Amino acid sequence: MTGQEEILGSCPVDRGLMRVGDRWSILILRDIDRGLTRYEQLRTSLGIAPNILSRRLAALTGAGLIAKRRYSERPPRDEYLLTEAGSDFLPILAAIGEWGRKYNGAGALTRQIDVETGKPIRPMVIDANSGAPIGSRALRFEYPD
Amino acid sequence: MTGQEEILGSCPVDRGLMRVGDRWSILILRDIDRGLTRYEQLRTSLGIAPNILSRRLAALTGAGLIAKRRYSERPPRDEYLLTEAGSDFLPILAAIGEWGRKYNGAGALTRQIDVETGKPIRPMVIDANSGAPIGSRALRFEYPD
DNA sequence: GACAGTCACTATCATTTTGCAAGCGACTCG
DNA sequence: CGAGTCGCTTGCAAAATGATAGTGACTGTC
Repeated sequence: MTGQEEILGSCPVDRGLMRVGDRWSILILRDIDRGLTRYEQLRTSLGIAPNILSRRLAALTGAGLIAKRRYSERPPRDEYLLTEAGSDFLPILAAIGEWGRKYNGAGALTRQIDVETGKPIRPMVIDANSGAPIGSRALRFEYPD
Repeated sequence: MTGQEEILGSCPVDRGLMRVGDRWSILILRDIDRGLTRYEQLRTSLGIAPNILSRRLAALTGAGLIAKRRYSERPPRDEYLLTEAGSDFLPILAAIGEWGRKYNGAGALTRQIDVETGKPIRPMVIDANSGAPIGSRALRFEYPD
């Protein structure tokens, strides 16, 4: 996956996965969100090979999820920050994490705490129209054409 | 990714991705949800090579997201159905789809319609504790140890 | 009962992607 | 000047993926 061209189907899930459909990309987004924005931080945190990290960062940049920003001119140093599209993906990470906790949650796990209430969050996907959790009501697929 | 052993970290996102962290797996779940439960249906719908499909199905089965069920003894025919863990992953698919629609949504796309209201769903991740959308409030990471 | 056809695969092999290890350029600090 | 850090690139081996062909268990049809 170069993060570039691909034949576009009519499935929005596919469209989403085109841009973040691999494991490293998602873990990179997670780490950037945790504040690990620099190359070396990402590399050591993820234990990823440098060439792979470079490629993933380039792909994510090309896909518009992250952007490179120079935070120091001398010495020249860059960091990677989430774009709006990248930030918008974070709730999905939270949902994946919740699922991982439920089905593979042995041992102590990292949590995200709501700063205001001090309580751990419990991410859940709902339909903004009905307010009902996705999965609780019957759905039907509607195809274009 | 064999879907089998891997060193467990403390990150629930990682735990989740261990089991579904590749593109085909996710698209397979989507298709099974759409009712394409049989090998040939999946193969033609996805345009995936048969060996790859077999491997993915085995991995998803091993990871407990789908289960093989014989729906005909003679001729011997199997289908793949979502387990509870697999069904529980579907809301995440919906969220990914919504993101894909927003950021890569050119052209006509498939939608999911709430059968009861007849309106397209708008998936959104909220914190079940506060009711607030994830992303709208400050969060802090809490690490074990 | 021989023969084409479907379904659900497996086997083989080329291509692609991933990953390890080493190195490199631009600097800073001592 | 020399060692050290950061942010990479290059070269090569290993692993995963994908195209193609083939196989076994049937069914349904002359």
